[in-house]
Amino acid sequence: MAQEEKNTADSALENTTVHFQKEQNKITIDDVAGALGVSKTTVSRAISGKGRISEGTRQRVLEYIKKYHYRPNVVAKGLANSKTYNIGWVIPGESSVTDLPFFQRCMMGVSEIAATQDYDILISIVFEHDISQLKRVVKNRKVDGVIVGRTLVEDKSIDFLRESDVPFVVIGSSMDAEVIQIDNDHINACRELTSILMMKGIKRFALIGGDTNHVVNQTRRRGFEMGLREQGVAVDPGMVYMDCETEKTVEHAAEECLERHVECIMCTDDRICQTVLNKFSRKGIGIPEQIKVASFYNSDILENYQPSITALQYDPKELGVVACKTLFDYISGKEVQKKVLLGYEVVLKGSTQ
Amino acid sequence: MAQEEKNTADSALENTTVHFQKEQNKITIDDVAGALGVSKTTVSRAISGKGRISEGTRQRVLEYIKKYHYRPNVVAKGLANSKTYNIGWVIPGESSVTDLPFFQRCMMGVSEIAATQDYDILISIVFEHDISQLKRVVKNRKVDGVIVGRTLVEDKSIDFLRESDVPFVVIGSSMDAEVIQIDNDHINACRELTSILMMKGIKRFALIGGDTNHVVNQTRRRGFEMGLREQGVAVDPGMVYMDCETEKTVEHAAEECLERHVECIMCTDDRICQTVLNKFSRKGIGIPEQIKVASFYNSDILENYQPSITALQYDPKELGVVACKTLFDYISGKEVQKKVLLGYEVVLKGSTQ
DNA sequence: TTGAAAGCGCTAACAA
DNA sequence: TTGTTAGCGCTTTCAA
Repeated sequence: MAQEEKNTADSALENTTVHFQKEQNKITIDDVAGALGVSKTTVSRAISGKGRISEGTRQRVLEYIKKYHYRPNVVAKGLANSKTYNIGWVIPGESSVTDLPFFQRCMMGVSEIAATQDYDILISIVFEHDISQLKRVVKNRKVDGVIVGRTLVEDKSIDFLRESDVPFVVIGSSMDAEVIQIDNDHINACRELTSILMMKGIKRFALIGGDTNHVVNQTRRRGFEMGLREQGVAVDPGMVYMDCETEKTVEHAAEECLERHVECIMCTDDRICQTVLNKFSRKGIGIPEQIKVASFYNSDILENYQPSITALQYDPKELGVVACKTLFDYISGKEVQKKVLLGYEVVLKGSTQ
Repeated sequence: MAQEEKNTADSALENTTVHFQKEQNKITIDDVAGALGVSKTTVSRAISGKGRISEGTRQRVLEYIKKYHYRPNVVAKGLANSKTYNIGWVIPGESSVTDLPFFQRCMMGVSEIAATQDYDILISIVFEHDISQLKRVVKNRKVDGVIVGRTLVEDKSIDFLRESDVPFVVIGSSMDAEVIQIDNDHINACRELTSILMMKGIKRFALIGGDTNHVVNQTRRRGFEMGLREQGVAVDPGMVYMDCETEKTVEHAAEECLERHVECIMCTDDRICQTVLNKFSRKGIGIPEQIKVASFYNSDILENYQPSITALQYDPKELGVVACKTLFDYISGKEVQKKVLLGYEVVLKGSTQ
C-alpha cells in the first residue's frame, strides 16, 4: 500500500532538478562608510546610538542605510562583543512528551520576548540519557544563555549546565537550590483543588500519577497529599498510584480504584486522565455518577469529553515569557529571584459534580 | 481562584536572589598554537584536515586539544568562511496548528540531520499575515538556509524567501514551480484510499475539508475527486464541504451528511475527523453501522476511538530528514530534485467496515 | 611541511 | 564630533 513515487500532475516537477549558486551582493559597514565619506566608527555609532555623533551625520547615515537596505551582520557584531544573540531552548525528545502542546506554547512565549531583544532561539532536543545536542550547542558557544523546558529529578541537562559557564534558567522546579526556576505553583494548585473537592463532600480519593522522575509529578503528589491532610484526612499510600507511564498501568490503576470504591480519581496530567476516561467510557462507567475524575493539568486533549472535566489550568506561554525575561535579566547581571511561581486556575466542571 | 505566590516549602527560595558574573576562561586557537610552539595555521590544519601537515605535528596538536578541551569558536569560524552553521525552521504560530505534533516530529528529523553537519536549528514563528520573525532571521544573516514547515496558497514566507538570496526548501507542496518541495504523495494517497473504499461497495461519499488556503487541503480534495472519477463516479460539488475551520462548520457539515444519507465521510485531517466523531458520539450515531468515517491524516488524536479509524498514515519525521538533506545538498551546490514525494500507508480499520 | 599576514564585518578604546 | 587602530577567533592565500 505504500509507494515512493507515481505519476501525478506534479510528475513534471519531480523530474526537474535545480542547483544553487551563491551571489552575495551584501553591503558592509565599510561600503556605507566609503560611500558617505565617513569612518565606519561613525556609521557604527549612528546605528547603535552609542557614543557622541552630530545629529546631522547621524541622519545622513540612517538615510543611506534605509535607502540601500543595509543591515549590520549580526554574527560579526557578535564576534566583536562576545555575544551570539541566540538563546538555547531545550526540549525533551521522547515522543510521548514532545507531542504535548505545552512546549510549543512555552516556546511561543520565549520567542516573543527574545525577538524584542533581537535574539533568536536555537533548539536542542535532549533525551533522558542523551544530552549531546545540548552539549554541542553550549560547547560550540552558539548561545548566550539557555532555557530548559522541563525538569527531571535526575537531570543531566541541569548537571551539565551547572558545570559549564552559560547562564540558564529552567521551566519547572529543581531539587537543586542553585538553579533559577520558573514554575507554576503546582503544589498549591493541587492542594487547593483537592481541598475544594473534599469540602464538597468527597472523601475517598485516589491519585494516578506519571513518571516520578519528572519533578512536576512529585510536586503534584505532594500538593494532593497536602490537600488531604489539610482537611484532616490521612494519606493512604495504597491509594496513590505513581509511575503509571503506560496505558496498561493507568488502566490497571483505574480498575483498582473502581474495585476499592474510590469516589474521585485525581490524575496527574491530561494524558493519564484521557486514558482513565476512555477506559471508563468503554466499560460503560458513568461519570460523575459512578466515579468522579479530575485532572491536575488541562489541555484540549480533555476538551471534548462529556461531561467536561474538572482540572487545573495554567498558562504555558506565560511561563516562557517569564523564563526568557528572567534569563535576560540574569545575563545582563541584574539580580533575579531564584524561584518564581506563576498562578493557576481551578476549573470545576461536570466530572466532579 | 488564581494567585501569584503563596507560602510553600519553596518559599525560602522565592525570596533569594542571584546574579551572574561572566568568567571567561575560554582557550583560543592562539593559546593552543602558543603552547605548542606552532602557528595557528598549523593548528587550524590539524583540526580541519585541510592542507598538508605532518602526521607528527597533527597528532601533537590533536592530543593537546583533547587534553585541554579546546573547541574552536564556531561563530568566528563562521565569520571567516561566511557560514552560520544554522538553518532556519519556519513554523506557523496559529495555536490550532502549532499544537499538532506534526511540526515537532518534522523538526526531530531536521534536527537529527542538521546535527550530523554540526548545524543547529533556529526557530522562526510566522503567522499568515506576519512573517516578521522570519524576515529578521534572514536579514540578520543568521542562517545558511531555511526549511518552511507548511505551505499556503498565498504564502508570504515563500514570497519573501524567493526574493531574498537564502536557499530554502518547503515541506508541503507549492503552486510555485521554482520552489524545492518535499511532500508526501497526498494526491495518490487520497485517491487510493477513496478508490479502495469504493471497491468495497461504498457509493455515496462526502468530503469535509479544512482551510483551502492550505495547499495540502487542496491536494487532498483533488485526490479524493480523482478517486471518485477513477471508479466512474461523477463528483457532486454539493458533497464537498471545504473551509470548515471551526467546530461549528464541521458539525454542520456532518449533520448535513447525515440528512443526505451519505455512506462515508472523508475528513481532510484528524482534527476534523475528531470533531465529526464526537458529534456523532453525542448524537448516538453508530459508526460504521449508520455512517462510515475515514481520515486523510492519522495521529494519536484518533488513537482512542471505538471503533478505530481508517486513515492515511505518513511519517512526519522522515519529511524533516529528507527536507534537511535536500537543503544541505542544495546549499553545497549539488543538483537536487525540485519535488520529492514521500510514501504513505493506507490503514483500513473498523470505522469503514 | 610550516608560517606570516590579510581578511571575514563589526565594536570600542584612545586620539585628534 | 570624528577617525585611527587594534582586536573578536578563525580561515586561507602566498611565501618560505
